[in-house]
Amino acid sequence: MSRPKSTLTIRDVAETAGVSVSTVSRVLNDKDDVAAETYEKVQRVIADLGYASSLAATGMRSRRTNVIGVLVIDMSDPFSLELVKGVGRAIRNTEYELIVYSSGHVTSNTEPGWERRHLVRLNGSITDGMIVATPTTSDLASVSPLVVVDPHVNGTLPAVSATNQEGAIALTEYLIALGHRRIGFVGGRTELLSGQQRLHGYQEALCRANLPIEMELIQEGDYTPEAGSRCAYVFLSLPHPPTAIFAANDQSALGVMDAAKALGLRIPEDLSVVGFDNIPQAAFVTPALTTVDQSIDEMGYAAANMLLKLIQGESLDHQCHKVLTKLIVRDSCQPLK
Amino acid sequence: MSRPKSTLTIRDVAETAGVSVSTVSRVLNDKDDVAAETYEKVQRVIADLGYASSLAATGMRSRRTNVIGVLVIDMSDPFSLELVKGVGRAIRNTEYELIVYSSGHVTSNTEPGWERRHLVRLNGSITDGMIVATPTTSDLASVSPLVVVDPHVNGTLPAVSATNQEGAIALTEYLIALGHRRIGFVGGRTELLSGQQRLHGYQEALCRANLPIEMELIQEGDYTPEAGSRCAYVFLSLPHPPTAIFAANDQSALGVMDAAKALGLRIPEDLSVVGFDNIPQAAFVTPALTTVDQSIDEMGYAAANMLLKLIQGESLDHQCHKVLTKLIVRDSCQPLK
DNA sequence: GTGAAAGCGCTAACAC
DNA sequence: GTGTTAGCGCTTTCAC
Repeated sequence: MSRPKSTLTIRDVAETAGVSVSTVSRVLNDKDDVAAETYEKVQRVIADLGYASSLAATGMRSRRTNVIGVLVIDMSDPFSLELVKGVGRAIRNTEYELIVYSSGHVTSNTEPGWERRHLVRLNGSITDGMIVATPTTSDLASVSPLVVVDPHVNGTLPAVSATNQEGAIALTEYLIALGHRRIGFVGGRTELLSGQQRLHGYQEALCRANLPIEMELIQEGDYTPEAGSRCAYVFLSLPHPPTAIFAANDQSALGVMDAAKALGLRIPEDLSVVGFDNIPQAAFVTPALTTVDQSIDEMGYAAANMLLKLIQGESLDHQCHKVLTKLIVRDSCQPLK
Repeated sequence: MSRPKSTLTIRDVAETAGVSVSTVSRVLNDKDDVAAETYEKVQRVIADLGYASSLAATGMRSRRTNVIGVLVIDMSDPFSLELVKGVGRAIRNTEYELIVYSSGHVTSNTEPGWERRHLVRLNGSITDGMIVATPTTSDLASVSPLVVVDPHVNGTLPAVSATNQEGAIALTEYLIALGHRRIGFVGGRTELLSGQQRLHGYQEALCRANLPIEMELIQEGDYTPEAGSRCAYVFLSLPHPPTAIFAANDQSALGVMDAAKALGLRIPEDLSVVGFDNIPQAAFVTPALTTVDQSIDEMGYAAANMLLKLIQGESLDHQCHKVLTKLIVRDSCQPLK
């Protein structure tokens, strides 16, 4: 149990054990054509020295590292963290290791195609496969398997998404059933399928109820609290303001609630608020918020399981796994008198 | 903008641009001895082809990758996620990239020294430096800089920890001030400094108040809800049960509250509960819980900044950064009559 | 059953 | 200012 002074290589192990590097490599990779005695000896030296193979070297030379990767745009983003949590859960008790990757360099993240460049850096060398969160380009390709979560468009890649439109319909119909006729919609990221589908769901529900779709009640957002606040201010300064607001996700819903309170409105007495995209913690952050729960954690779990299947050469049951949304009614809404 | 068929190498770029691989390498690494014209041409080819250098190859060959790593035991663990969030925040707008690494293979994680082996696989090749969360061995060494968070012991490595003892004293004294004399202590991971210091703080506060330290009121835990429940059951079936319980972290506190409720106790009427180690979300999960807030997120942020300094060859202000705990009083406690 | 040697994609001397 | 070349640590034929 000596501590590694400088980097320990396979060569050090080989010399200490008195064998060749190829023998050590065979032991490392559990090849069966090694004498039991030699195997034991090498294993002992590995343990003694505290050797572990360099992921970089292994990845470069061989096609298999037993590492799967998750590519996210920002590690401090709640969606990313929740997704990672689900992937971590799926990886548990498997032989796989997990790498989550993101870049701090914001300008490179806002330019289209950042995913592809980061992907190339990892996949096929360090990782055996990757999960890409909210890709904004469909131009993704990779030597190793790929699964996308909440993609840009319905592409050909294996994907995981939620029943966004159905959820948005449920949420809107809930408000309509309460008697609301003017419902403000705070949009999500319009470059993502999820953002588009939630808008469509909202519009679809209005259509079904024979209610007009009014442009002044639809604002573009981006899944942030700031967008929620901004849109809420716009809606609430309208000559004829909405009686309810549908936020495209819980982050935006928080912003909506903040803005409403800042304007002296009480929720739900003066304004009903619902939100999509609920992550477990948000249920507590906004305990009063009626939401459609999308279970991002479950999306990560599903994506990881799809990826593991692909890596192991199995075929997928569904090319696109749909995570079901479910309406969670709390006391943030009130029947309209 | 063609899509990469198979893996694109520096060689492909060189051939397409009609230059040598070393020229491409020079462009990639922004060396200044490249003709402006050549530089332009190569950059264009790189963009056209959508080339990005293999992290594995770069890491193996050069000492610098601009990637920092975080090593955690489990990606689905709340502590890890919260820590990652802080690191992500610190990395933002820097040129660094971030890799979070964990292994799903549980047996390898429970055996001592897992950190060292995982560390070796990444550091000095793929990453320029690493942050290790809750290492359970002090036998860590690495060619590249290392920062530990909530370590095993007070070692020589640059570290980030919280004012655990002070926090535990504050929390215990708060209960004592309310008149509580029998306070159950649900311990944390005793192999971590944080677990030991919280216990010491609890004992210290009792000492200062001239209260006896009773072994039947101290149970070992491990920062899980299950441990909290288990300990609570033990305490509450005592002939002379405690009137308050101090849980070593919020996860355990949740377990304590569950157990108490299952036994038909009301909180805080029948039992006062306090907890340490509050993560922001937990404040909402247990809105009724009086806690000491340790801001794990802030620990990650501090650790990342220390690591960046080390990588850039700057010296540290403090070898061990202390994140301050602060008492957050809510309604989970009641004065003892 | 084991060793020697080629080479993965890249960088850093060293030539020119 | 640019090309040639020797490895980084590892896996994998191919000999023996």
